[in-house]
Amino acid sequence: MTRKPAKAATPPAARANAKANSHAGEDAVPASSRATRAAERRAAIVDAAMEEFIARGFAATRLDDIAKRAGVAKGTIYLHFKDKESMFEELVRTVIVPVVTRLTALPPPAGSVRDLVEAFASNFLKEVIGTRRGDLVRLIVAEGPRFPSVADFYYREVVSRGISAMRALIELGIARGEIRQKNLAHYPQILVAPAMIAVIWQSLFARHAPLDAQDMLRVHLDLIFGERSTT
Amino acid sequence: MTRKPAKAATPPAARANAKANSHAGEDAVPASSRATRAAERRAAIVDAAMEEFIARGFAATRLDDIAKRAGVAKGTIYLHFKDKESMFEELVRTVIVPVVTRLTALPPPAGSVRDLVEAFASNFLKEVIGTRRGDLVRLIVAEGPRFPSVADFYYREVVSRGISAMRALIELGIARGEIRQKNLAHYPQILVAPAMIAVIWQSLFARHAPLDAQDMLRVHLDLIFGERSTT
Amino acid sequence: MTRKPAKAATPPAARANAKANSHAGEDAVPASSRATRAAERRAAIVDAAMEEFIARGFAATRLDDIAKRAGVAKGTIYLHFKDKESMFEELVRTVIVPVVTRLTALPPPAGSVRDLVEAFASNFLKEVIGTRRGDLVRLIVAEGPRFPSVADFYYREVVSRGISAMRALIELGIARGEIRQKNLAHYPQILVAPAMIAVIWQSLFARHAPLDAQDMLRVHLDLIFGERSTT
Amino acid sequence: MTRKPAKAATPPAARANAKANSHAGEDAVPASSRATRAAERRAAIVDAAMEEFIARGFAATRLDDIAKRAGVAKGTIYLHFKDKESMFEELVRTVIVPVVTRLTALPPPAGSVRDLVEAFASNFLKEVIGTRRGDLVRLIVAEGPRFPSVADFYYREVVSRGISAMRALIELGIARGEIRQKNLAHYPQILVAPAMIAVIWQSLFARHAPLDAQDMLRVHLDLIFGERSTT
DNA sequence: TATGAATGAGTGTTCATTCAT
DNA sequence: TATGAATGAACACTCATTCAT
Repeated sequence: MTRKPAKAATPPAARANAKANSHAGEDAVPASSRATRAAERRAAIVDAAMEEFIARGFAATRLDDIAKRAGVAKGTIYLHFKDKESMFEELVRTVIVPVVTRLTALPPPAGSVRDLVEAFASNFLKEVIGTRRGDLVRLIVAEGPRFPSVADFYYREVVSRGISAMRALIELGIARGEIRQKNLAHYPQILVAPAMIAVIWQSLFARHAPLDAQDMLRVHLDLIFGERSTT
Repeated sequence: MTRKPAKAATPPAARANAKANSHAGEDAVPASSRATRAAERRAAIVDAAMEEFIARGFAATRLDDIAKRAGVAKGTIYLHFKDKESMFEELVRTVIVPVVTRLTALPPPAGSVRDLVEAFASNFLKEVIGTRRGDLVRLIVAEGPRFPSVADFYYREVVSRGISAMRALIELGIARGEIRQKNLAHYPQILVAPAMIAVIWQSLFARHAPLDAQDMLRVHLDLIFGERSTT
Repeated sequence: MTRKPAKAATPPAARANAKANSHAGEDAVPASSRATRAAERRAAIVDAAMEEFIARGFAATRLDDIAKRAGVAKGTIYLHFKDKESMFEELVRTVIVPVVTRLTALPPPAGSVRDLVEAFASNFLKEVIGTRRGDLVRLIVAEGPRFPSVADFYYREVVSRGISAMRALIELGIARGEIRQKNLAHYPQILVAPAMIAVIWQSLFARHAPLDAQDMLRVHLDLIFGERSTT
Repeated sequence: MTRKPAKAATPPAARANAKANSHAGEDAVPASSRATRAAERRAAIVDAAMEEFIARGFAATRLDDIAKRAGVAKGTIYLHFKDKESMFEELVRTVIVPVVTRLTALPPPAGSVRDLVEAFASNFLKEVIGTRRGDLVRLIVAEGPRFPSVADFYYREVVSRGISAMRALIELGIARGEIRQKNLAHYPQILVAPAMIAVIWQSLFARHAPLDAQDMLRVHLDLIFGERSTT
């Protein structure tokens, strides 16, 4: 087990500038008030922490590395988070919430149920599978047992909501005659299972055998809704 | 985050006895040769290590706790394993191999493909889901990225084999007309996905909402093979 | 070992008001000039620092707590003191000097030597024993070895002067026949010893066993001057 | 404030040898069993810790320095003590108890009360004043408020016992007519005050003005018992 | 002048690994 | 072979001090 902060996608210094610049076209830090700066720093810490936690897991991540990657001093982390544990917990919340928000902002329920589900899957594909957010899911699976509060939060905010939404869709599909298998409504997990598998696969086995997640999800939907005649 | 070695499957007391005996009968090791004793110790260490690694993850597990749980001295571990990392790696091999062996020892290919798959699923249910072995799968998902060699091993010995076997079954099912959906053969992952989800669910969310894995798998097979006429 | 700033004599709220006011009345500082304000701030810092140093000792005291208690920002302390060490040193001077001044302002040398000594003891009782100043003495005893300059200062300004004054009184008492024991003049420490013990006792053991310092000092003086016939 | 481990009276290496040698005249470590070695190490740690705590106080003492001075690794300290605080507390107990034992082993109560008191004072002079033990008393005065358990222990084991013993002696003296001042029995502190002052003086002001503690105590006893006719 | 966010050296504590017994 | 005391590198967290505002 080597111990390098791993390649930072964006070097700290560069990123500070990037952030500052993103506000104004100047070189100075004109438009950023005290509060803004603080928020930026916090965001930088959250980003860095996510990278490191994903790469090494909670216990093996060093705050030193997070600080270095975020381009702040070690002490600065403690201005934003009580300790390593609560940083991890808040981090998960911070990152998960907007994803959930975006995913649950379903497109207008026009068209067939299959269209709805496909829209959702497409969103999921873009927003989660193969992204940092996907890795975060794997991280939660990994650390869940040691962070009951995280597992609870994840179950409450993501899993149970997702299950409910899926069940609603399935029932709609059954009512409309798009789905034959009535029992499916009891196990919405079946509907999402391949998507979850895709997430984990990309994290673990992408380099052994790439997986065309989009196509796989299509095949799975064919299984549930019947193969599309045209397409 | 608490820090207790958790209930030891084999109480340390056992070890006290062992000691006492070796003392009483001079040097004699009645029913077990030197080599056997060594193998027993190694097995005890492997068991203890698995418990601890599953409960805390690699980085957070203390060798002290493993030793205590195994009923050996800390130094003894180093007589069997080079270091913590290789212990983890060997441990995974040691535990995974017999499971794979047992799972791949499929019953004679009599009967329908669905029967074959169901036999397999039933085995998997009994041997993996909700067991220590299931937790081990979660552990591999968790630690995989930090242990490429483990991920490699797991992919080679379990995943790729499993995928191949599933693909063969699917193709057989298609050939025999039991499975309609031809594309399924491209993504055997779909066949296993609910089983994997069940494994993870039991590890993480069983206490939030219990999952009847067996029934879920049945529904899933209905989806693939069509609902059973009689049941 | 707990870590609470302890009850602040002057609540931080005071400071909020101060701020609010300075805001309301533009820049005006009604009843106190700039310089006065600065002096007040300095005094607040000294008071707060004394409380904290007495409660925790030099090393364990946090400037943060001093600032909070004084109702100023941490940086403000550095406008008045070079660093923590010199703050401690100046603090001792600042607090000690007026006490010495008041104590040495002996009442007119009328009456017997015993009356003089009693007046002095009475003063000491009121000004030192069981007060913050008494705790400061204990603090000096505690930190003396690590702050030679403080020990030096204390010896020079308090101890040696006190010893001289006591010796003078003793010699006067011997000359006037009030004190029998001639050798006492060699060890004026004996005269003050019970007073010092009282100071320390109140700091450390008051809650185990209260001590009537006044009565003890009276008994001690009886020992030196002989018991009072009347009274 | 400089930060040097201060001069170790006996350098670590030398001392380990000395200890080992004290057992046999050889160079090896023949006579020291595992347990003996452990006890020696613990003693070395206690000694080193006492030096450092006395020199710097609790908070400012670094475990690194204690370890270095004791000639052990930092981790070794934690084999003997739970943490810094309990090390300090146990240290005080460890050092105080034998002193109390020796001091309370009074010589046979033959002769006058004054003889008894003088014997006691002489013991105290030899065992405490101007020794490490004396410094320890100052340390307790210094840290008492932050270590209630230490203050409690000290009060219980040393102060209250000492006060009782002194009171008994005083009452005996009064009964035998050696002591005139009856009230003295209410304040045995007066009897010990100069001894305590001597302890503190040696710690703080010895270099400013040396104090002949023995002579001072003699003068003080003269005050209480009357001057000795012959001397 | 006053602030308090930011810094980073410093320290108590843990724990994988070694090795004398 | 087995032990567990000893080691010391590593790491989370603190806090005196600085400095942009």
